[in-house]
Amino acid sequence: MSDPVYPLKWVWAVKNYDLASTLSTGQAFRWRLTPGGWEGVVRGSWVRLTQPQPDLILAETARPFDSWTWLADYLQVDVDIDVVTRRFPADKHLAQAVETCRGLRLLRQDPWECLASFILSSTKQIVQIQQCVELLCQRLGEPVGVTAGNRPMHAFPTAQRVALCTEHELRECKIGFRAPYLLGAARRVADSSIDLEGLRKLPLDLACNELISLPGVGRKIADCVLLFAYGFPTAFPVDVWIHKAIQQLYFPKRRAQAKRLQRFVDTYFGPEAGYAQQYLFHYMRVTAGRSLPTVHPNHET
DNA sequence: CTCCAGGCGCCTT
DNA sequence: AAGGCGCATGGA
Repeated sequence: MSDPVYPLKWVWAVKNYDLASTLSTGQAFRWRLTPGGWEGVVRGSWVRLTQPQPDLILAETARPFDSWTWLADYLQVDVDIDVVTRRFPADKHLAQAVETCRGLRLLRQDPWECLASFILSSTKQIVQIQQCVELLCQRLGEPVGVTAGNRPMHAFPTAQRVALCTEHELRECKIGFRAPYLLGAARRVADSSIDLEGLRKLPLDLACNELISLPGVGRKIADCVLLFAYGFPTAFPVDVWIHKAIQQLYFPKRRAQAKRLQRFVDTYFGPEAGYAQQYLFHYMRVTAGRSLPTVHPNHET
């Protein structure tokens, strides 16, 4: 047998990249830690990622690729995180967050998968979101090739596929009252009444308004998609954790009204506000002591 | 057993 | 404009 023409493995040299925290902090929901590494599906392809040493990220796929830019883009391996964090406002809270969460990155996800996942996220814990997303993929996603001995996996279902479902079918994925929201959003995407690719060319506020026009999408979920999928650098999702962080760290004396708090985050954090948000979010969660990823056995769920 | 979770939509003031 | 409430489901 001869070697494949194109490689099944690829490696990047990285600096200040913490793969584990990046994949497990609730920006993407399909990564699972197995004894062999982090397994997930990116752009319809199965991937296993490991970080054998701090300055290397190793990728393994089930089929060969002649170009790996799709994965380099997803992982944002070319971002110099020190340049990013140096543009944060110089305050002790952010400095502490950067110190505590060194190597945390933002991914660059598929817009539909990101949008649909965060529509499912409201009043759910991250573990539950992961379970619902996985169920959705198993029931509606196309099977993807995996390497021998690994459990079968499915792509994230397309908007077109979700749009064909009944609300009842979606509720069987345990998404509860979010089912009509997901279905409505999928139909808007499937019938082209919203153009997710077209949002890349819009200014932030217009893209935000487009997303908010979808059912089940408010300011917070829109900002998540703008940051995690489109890479708008100043999108700043304000969820309960961030709200608590801003309140405690920046308004310790008095209770900040929602309007004032929104104005603060829109002006204070500067050109890399999105990264600042991610550092504060993760910092709050690790100091509150919850989100430690656990090894998942490499067979039945 | 209760409580609450990376919110949103709708209904009151 | 701003605040309260219900919504499914299942961890903690």
